[in-house]
Amino acid sequence: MGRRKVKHELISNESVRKVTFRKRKAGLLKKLDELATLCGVAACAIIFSAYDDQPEIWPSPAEALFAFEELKRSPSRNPGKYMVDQEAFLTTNASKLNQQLEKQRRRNLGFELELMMAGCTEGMDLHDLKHIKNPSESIQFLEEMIASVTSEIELAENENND
Amino acid sequence: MGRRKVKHELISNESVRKVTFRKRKAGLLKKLDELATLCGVAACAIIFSAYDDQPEIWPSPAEALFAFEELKRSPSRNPGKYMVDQEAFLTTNASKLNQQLEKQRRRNLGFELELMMAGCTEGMDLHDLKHIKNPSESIQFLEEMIASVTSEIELAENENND
DNA sequence: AAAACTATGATTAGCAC
DNA sequence: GGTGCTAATCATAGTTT
Repeated sequence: MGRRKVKHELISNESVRKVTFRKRKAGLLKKLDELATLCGVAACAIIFSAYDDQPEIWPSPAEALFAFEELKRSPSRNPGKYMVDQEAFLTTNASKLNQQLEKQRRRNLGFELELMMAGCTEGMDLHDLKHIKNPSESIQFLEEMIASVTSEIELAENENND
Repeated sequence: MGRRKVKHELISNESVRKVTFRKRKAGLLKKLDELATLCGVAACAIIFSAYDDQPEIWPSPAEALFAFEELKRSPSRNPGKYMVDQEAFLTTNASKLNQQLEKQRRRNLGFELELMMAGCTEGMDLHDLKHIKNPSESIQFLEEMIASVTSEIELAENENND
């Protein structure tokens, strides 16, 4: 999409590759934001690279959760604006989605493995599953996050009722 | 990128929104594929919508894992071609990434919650954490997947050595 | 080596079927 | 409802600062 057509293969020149990465990453995240906003869907992307010292995660887990709660509650906050539309979107296929929960959780577990592989490029044995068998510490973090998000939601609701 | 400029907000017309979603989702996944290939990075996207009965996950967890192993091994399979480049990429920041593993696992756990929220839009209580506290079934699936991927890798190596 | 520019290829909004 | 088209906008490869 520039002065020339580019072959679908690793860019050999390192500095060109780095510049291309920054440009395209920004473009991709913009597109993802547009897709989520225009179409009212939840979307997430994670990009690992040696160029960034942190993996790029969009949006952050906490933001994603809060945004999702926002979307679920938005009809009552913006009366008249897309109300029917939003409610129709949210109730469609709800039971079907419930049935798919287990399938999704399996995929996610596979995804967790992918995360770990990316994080442990050199040092990790493919057969070593000790890390994912003991998620108890993370549960505490999760509960804290939920408490934080919940209080934010309650705060917003109280403001609305005043 | 069309006949008109579009406002950054939910598309109110449902059929237009659906068409836009399909078009843009395809475009986004293509971009993600290009970013991963051109820049040699691991990237992943997940998109939830009522339009697809399954969440769109790119690439699949198994493919992602295998692709990562491929990348790690590619220097010896493609002698001379980007060898130094690839190895430099893979060894850079390896220890830093290792230190970040726990942080990544926390983020991922948050992400798992997001998955569940998306799957249980209507029925799930925000405080109900029973599901994520019992991941034992998924572990079995994970081990099966790893065994499958490992055998594929070994097969490929044996073919190389013959 | 990062930021700005710009020519050009890629994406897609609205329409036609 | 989907698929295909094409005008119009967008993203970005190569270039310049």
